[in-house]
Amino acid sequence: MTKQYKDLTSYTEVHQGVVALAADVVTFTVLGESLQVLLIERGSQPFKGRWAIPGGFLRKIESLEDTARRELREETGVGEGFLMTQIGTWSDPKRDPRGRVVTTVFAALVDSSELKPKADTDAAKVAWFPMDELPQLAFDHKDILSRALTWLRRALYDTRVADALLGETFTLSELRGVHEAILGEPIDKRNFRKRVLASGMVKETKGYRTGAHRPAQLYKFS
Amino acid sequence: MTKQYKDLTSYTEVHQGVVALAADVVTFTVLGESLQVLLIERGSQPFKGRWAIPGGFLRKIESLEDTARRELREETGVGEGFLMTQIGTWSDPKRDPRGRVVTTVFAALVDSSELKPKADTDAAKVAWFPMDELPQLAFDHKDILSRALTWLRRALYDTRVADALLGETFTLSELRGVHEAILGEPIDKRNFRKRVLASGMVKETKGYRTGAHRPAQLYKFS
DNA sequence: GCAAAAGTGTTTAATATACACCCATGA
DNA sequence: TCATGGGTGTATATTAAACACTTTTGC
Repeated sequence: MTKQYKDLTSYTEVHQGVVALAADVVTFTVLGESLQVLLIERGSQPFKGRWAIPGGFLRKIESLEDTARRELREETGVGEGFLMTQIGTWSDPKRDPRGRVVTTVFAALVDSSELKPKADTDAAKVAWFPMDELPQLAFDHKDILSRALTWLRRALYDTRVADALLGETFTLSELRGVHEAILGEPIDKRNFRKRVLASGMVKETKGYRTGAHRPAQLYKFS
Repeated sequence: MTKQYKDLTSYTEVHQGVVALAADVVTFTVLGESLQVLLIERGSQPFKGRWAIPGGFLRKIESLEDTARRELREETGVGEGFLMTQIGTWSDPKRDPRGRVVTTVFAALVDSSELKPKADTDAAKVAWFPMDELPQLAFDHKDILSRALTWLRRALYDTRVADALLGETFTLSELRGVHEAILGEPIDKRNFRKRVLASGMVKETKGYRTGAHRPAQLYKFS
């Protein structure tokens, strides 16, 4: 890995100029029938007034995963029990007009029932947007969101994806709703039930969700 | 992305200490029946005498993709026509004892017939190793290779993977050999042929490969 | 009793797997 | 002529997809 440099001091001589290393967090949740993503409105230039993926800079003694976790907690108040996965690193020298910013992007999945929609602190507005009604985005964040969505759809069949978006127990309709929101298309009720039960990824509980209509049996991930 | 910092200058005040940004390239090729990876022997501490994934540091006006491409060319002499994909970024603060090195890892696939196994320049030994007979590795490179192999196996059904590992034309046995080398298990000859022809990813040419035995028809990617 | 969501099976199509022998060539 | 890799087909199992009506509850 270090053919040209005997140590990191000689590296700094070659590498003039600041490179800032950031972690951005694409936070997804499913609200009703809609896949939503958390964005913040930029209060200053560049891209003032546009919306951006929340993120922050790497600190000296943390990994990028730590940075992302810390950012997510600051933005959403969500502490544990979420799923966080690295999506990729964006490093185009011109992606940030202020200077060199290399960003590693993470996708986080949070259970909407656990959300305390953080008050808009220090002049930064925070809001959820449906993935199919995104506002004007800052930087290359449109591209990043597109890649994050691709990742999410591919990853759907990992048990943990829907697990992270639902509470401890859930009805099969709720689980199907999560899949539909992510894929953006309807799924046959009977085939879905068959598939998900045959896979063994969920097991039934004794509970029922009562509501306006016929009660639905509750399941949990196994 | 920049809630806490008005500009990158204020970032540098917080972010004391050097963070070096590198791109490492896991270069795969298939030689005969074996999946091979390119490694270099470290000539200095730390991990002197162990083998490492080739890589280099990000330069001021290039992207990490550019860095990786440049490194691959320097190590293998391979210029165009290879496949390069980002695998992930490793950022554990303790992963390099010399200081803070964050590495974005790429996987590259090169056609073994195009290789000019670069002479061991400036005291650095370069060698191909079969993935199932790896030497002692430096840093966290064992983990990185493991993840790269996982990526490669998942990505196999993208046409481009085998495309990058073979020449312009190839026999179906050669194509199957690539799949077997990557998956590490035998594949039924007839089923493979059926599947690959039905998928439309290859089409036949008029050429034949003659050798010691019955000539084999040549195919190319479509 | 009616509106609304829960729950339930069968048929058909597509895809994947297992498996063995003859063919064409160079040496 | 023989050793070697090239080339071929069928039967079975598994998986995916299409599709409509009855049940249970709250109001």
